Amino acid sequence: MDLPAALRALPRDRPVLIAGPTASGKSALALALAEAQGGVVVNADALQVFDGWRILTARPSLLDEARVPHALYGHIAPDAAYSVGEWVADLRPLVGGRHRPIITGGTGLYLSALTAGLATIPPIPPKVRAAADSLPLAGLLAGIDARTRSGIDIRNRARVQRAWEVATATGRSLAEWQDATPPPLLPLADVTAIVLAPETGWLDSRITARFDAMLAGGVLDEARAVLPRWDPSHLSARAIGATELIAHLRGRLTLSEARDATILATRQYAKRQRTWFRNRFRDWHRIALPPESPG
RNA sequence: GCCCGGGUAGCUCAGGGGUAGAGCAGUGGACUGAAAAUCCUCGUGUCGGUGGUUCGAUUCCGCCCCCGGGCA
Repeated sequence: MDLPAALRALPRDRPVLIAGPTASGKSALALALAEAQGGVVVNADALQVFDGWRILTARPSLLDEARVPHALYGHIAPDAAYSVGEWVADLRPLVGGRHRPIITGGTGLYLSALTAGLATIPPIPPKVRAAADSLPLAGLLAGIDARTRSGIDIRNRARVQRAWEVATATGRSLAEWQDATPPPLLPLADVTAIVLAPETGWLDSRITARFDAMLAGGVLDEARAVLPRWDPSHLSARAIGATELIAHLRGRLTLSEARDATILATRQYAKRQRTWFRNRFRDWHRIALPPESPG
């Protein structure tokens, strides 16, 4: 792909961050940039870190990976746990290394943790997680201090449970941990931060076309390979379309139904991404898509 | 052609003489370790058309149009 004019004159020594909703063309842009200027393409996507659903999660192809160095793609086993904290830790050695990192992905939380910092909270022991899983919302709320509670959406179980787990596992409140957040690994001022801003209808078409290309490219074979060890509780099972494709292989959905459901879920995901980027990445350099055709 | 159902929000449908809701879709938003996750907000649309009854019709009646199904 051609490099947008605005990017040709980028300083070559600074790390680059490329955000954008799913199917907006981040990977292709990162690849083009790495080929033009050098650098290592680093994944900032919560699902592409897992081995297994390579086609479904739209990871760069083997061919792409042969052209320029790539990092943090598929380096986690499909049944393993993972989190933002581990991702930031995995990324640390790549910053200031031989190759300038071109960090690209659609997980807003990951990119925000990078540029805004992340509290250094220790991992939650499985026992605490299990205890939390079995508590009702009210029970979790009862174990959270007032200050933390006022800072989270108490109707959102995921938020409440996280706060409870941190308090229970560490003896220190989530709010206190966050007060002690260290400086970010890559402050916005030290990077070139780009966010792709595609027009919705254009992106929707690309989402559909991309899933059809996945079907043509063997995503059903990929699903068949996963089927024997399929476990919906694995984080890697959250790849959009995984549940749908497995359901199809088990005869619970027609291929057409699985396709429609996957495309719909992908559009909804893209909308959430747009909201995050629009409101949290205001200071990033925006590239509107599709590009205006010359002439 | 006749008989029965239906025609209400983008879709599927509920409702019913005082100008209308639900689910889904969509929108906007939140989000510091499960984030491709999780959660919150937002519902005016010639109630198919047209005449009539009525203080008032989307609701009742007539006719017409369209979509199912049945009978010929």
